[in-house]
Amino acid sequence: MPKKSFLPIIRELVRCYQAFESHSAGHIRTLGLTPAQFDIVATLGNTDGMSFKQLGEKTLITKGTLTGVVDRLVLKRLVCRTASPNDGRSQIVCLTSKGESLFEDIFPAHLGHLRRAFGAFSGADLQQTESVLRSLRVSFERAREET
Amino acid sequence: MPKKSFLPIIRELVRCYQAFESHSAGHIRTLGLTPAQFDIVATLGNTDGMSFKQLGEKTLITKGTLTGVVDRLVLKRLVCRTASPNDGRSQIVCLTSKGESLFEDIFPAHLGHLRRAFGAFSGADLQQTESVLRSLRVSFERAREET
DNA sequence: GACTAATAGTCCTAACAAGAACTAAACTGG
DNA sequence: CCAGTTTAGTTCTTGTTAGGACTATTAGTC
Repeated sequence: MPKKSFLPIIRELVRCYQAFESHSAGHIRTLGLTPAQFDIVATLGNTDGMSFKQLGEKTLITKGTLTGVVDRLVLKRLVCRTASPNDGRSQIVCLTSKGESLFEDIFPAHLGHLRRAFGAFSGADLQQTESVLRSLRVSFERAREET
Repeated sequence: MPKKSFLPIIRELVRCYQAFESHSAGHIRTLGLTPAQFDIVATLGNTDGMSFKQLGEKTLITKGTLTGVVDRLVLKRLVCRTASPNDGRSQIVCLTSKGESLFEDIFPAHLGHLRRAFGAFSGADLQQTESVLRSLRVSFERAREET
């Protein structure tokens, strides 16, 4: 019997991610934000703000994209930019009060929406799923570096 | 002890997918295609062509996007459109001979590139990963439908 | 202290992405 | 046969997305 191929895993990973995105994004759009915008708002929630750099690292949005996403959030008056006191190159992005209250409204609601997908998962299932995903991620990251 | 949260799973899923995309897309770009274009070429390889509808279902690219991606592949003379003999609304997309030979060149190369990430996986690991991903996907799909 | 390298963001391009409105062709009940 | 509905693709809009060139600023080195 030949060794099982890795292709079905990739298939499942892509479909799994797509299914998540579809489940999540559908709800986010009803809240008036795009997924990327929600990501930023959720990351800034309960913080004192952070630089573009940090924001990009947390959300996995690349810098070029981030400029545009933050621009649109500024237009919506949900976040504001301020110059960093320490570093003249850097800017701090933080939620406005309007952004704060939006965060407080929609973040719990979205968590509740997401949670619905995990109804049938036991604690052990959650643990196993997380650890399987982690080792898969680490494998991809290592493979990427080695190239 | 509180029940383990599902949030780390989502975090890992997103990072895992991103890591895969980064590993895969980096290689695909060196081959002169975008990920979406590669997806189409790979799907059409070893087939007699298929409709936009089928292509969309297999690649998870929505119809609106598909028109543009196929357009660019037609410009590159890698695929061609022909009217469906059965259905006047439908078009069949298939690889040109140039597309075929590109497929034969790059598909095995890309598989080899992807395989590198799975060096440390045993057959049982592969099996477990696949099944974990599948149940996670099914959960998201079901949650989406129920909404 | 000048030179050089690294870093933080911005701007640009080409492409993808979802969704909604639209056209044309095919089905369906009466 | 035929109005009404569904389906296949295209088109349009808005918003990412990655990546590379560019600017300003900081950091490291001699």
